[in-house]
Amino acid sequence: MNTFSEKLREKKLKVTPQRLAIYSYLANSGAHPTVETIYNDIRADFPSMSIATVYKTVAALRDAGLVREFNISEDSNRYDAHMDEHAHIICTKCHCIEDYYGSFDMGEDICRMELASGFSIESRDMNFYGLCEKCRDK
Amino acid sequence: MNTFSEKLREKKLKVTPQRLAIYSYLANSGAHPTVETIYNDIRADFPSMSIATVYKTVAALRDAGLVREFNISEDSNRYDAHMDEHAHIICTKCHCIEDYYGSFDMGEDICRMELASGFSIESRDMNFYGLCEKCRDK
DNA sequence: TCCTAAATGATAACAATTACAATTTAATGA
DNA sequence: TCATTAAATTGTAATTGTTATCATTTAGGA
Repeated sequence: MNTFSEKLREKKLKVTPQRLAIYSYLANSGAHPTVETIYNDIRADFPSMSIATVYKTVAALRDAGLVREFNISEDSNRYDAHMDEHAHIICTKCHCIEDYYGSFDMGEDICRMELASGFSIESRDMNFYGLCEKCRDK
Repeated sequence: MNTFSEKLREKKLKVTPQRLAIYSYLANSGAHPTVETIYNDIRADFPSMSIATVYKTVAALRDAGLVREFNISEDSNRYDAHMDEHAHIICTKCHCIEDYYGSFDMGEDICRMELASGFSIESRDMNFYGLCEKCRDK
């Protein structure tokens, strides 16, 4: 129940070289790449792969809960295989994205929000915007 | 410096009937509409308006800081003229969006994050996902 | 090894958005 | 008030990101 292949089987998804390559690429990347980027970077090792496969794979993995899909008001979606809850910090100048795994002390606030809204909250996306160190120094 | 027209002038944007209509529609809507929806709803009162104008207007207003653009992993962007900081609560079943204006007690957490990341945080997007009251009752 | 459903690859179709060029209009100042 | 000019609007074409289609290939089980 631990390896990626096992997780695929658990979800009744076949284990294919393409899926392994895409997931491995995502898992080793901290860059939150787009489909285009994934495709270009994997092409070298995998010249036969179609970009359609990349689209279908990230969608399948997203539906299986193995990757996270998000969009920061850009043209295309970004993907992230790091599923522990974490926030994204996005530079408004160079558009780099940094992960932040620290916790936020907002349990009570969420209770209040659930009470006020009638929703039962299951997950959240937290995106922070500002200038990264490099851009600020310029 | 208070009315929408004054804000436009301040940003060196011309005051046009189309801009007034689109902003007024957004300001009076709690629905976080897409360009398509804005266009369709305004068409009745404004048959000559082009959808290209709606696209350009929301982009101009977004750049001027008068509306907020966001995307919740759907096909098209959504727009919101309510600029006070607030969170969005999104139903994972019916995809309705509710605003939450309550505050979150995370000042210290953000300081810690700025320290750890080197970013200077200026704004944030908080999206919560769950089931709305209606969908949960079914 | 064979069988079958699922996955892949190539490409066409589609939908959201942007670019373009001609026309109209808001704002400025004489 | 009118003329001027830069900006905005329109309608449409082009572009881009994504999905659908379908023929071919392949993974996984019998």
